Amino acid sequence: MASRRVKAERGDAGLPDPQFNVLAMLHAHGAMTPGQLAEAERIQPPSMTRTVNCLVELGLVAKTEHPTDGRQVLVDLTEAGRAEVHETRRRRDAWLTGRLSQLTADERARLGEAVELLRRIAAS
Amino acid sequence: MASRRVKAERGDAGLPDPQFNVLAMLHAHGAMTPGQLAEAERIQPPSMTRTVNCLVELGLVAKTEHPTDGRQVLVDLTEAGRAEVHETRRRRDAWLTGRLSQLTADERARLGEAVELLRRIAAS
DNA sequence: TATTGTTATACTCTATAACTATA
DNA sequence: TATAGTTATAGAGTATAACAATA
Repeated sequence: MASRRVKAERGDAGLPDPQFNVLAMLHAHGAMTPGQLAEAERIQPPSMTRTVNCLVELGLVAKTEHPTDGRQVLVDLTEAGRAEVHETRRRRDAWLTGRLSQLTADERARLGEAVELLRRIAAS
Repeated sequence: MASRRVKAERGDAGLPDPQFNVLAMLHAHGAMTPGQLAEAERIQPPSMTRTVNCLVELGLVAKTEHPTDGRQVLVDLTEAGRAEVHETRRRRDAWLTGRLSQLTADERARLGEAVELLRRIAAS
C-alpha cells in the first residue's frame, strides 16, 4: 500500500503517525481540546490523552487552561511543534514529489481528481 | 482517511488488519513461508511469527514442514481460514459498494484509473 | 558459516471501565 | 446529574537482539 510507503519516509527524525497527525491537525485548526482531537482522529479520549501527553513531554505541544470552563483543556502547538510540522512535510513532500515525477502531467491531474472523490467517500 | 473507514467495517466478527492481510496473501498466492510473508507485508520476521501463531491458534492457518528444507516452515489456509477471507470480503465489499454508489459511473471509472497509478507508485 | 525461524524484551497505539473535577 | 479529562488495565502490532536448528 502506498500509505505505508509514505509513512515509512518519516525515517529516524520523524514522529509516529498518530502523533504527527495531531500536530498537523493543530496546525490547520489552531488550539483544540483533547476531546475535539479525539473526535477528529476517530479515537477514544483516553488514547488521545496518551498521545497528547507524549507530545507535551517532547515539547511539541502545550496544554493551557480553558478560559471559562475549568473542566476543559486547550492543546496547542509550541514553536518546536510548528517547526516539526514543517520539517516533516518537507521530507515527505520530497519523497512524494520524486514518485509523482514518474507520472505524466495528465496522470497527476487524474490522481488529484481521485483524491477529491475519496475525500467525499471518507467523509460520508 | 478512507482506509480507516474501510478497516472499521470489520466489526465484531473481523480480524485485525495485519492478520487478515496474511490470510488474503495466502489466499492469493497459496502456501508461503513465514519469511516470505514477512517480506511481502514489509515487516520483520519476528512480527510475522507472532501474527502467524495467532492465526494458528484461531485455526485459520496451519503450519507444515517444508518437504526438503528442515529450517523452513510452510503456512497455508485452513478451510476456516478460506471461509474467513470470503466472509470478510463480502462484508467489506458491501460497505464499499454503498459508498461507491454515491458516485457517478464516470467518477467510479476515474477512481479505477487512479488505483492503477497508485499501484505503480507503491511498487516503485 | 549462512539461513530460517523463534524467543525475549520493549515501545506505541488502541480500547473499555472506573475515577476526579467541574458545570 | 452531566460533561471533560485522566488513570488503570489489557490486547495487538511493531521492532531489535539473541538464540536454536538446519543447510
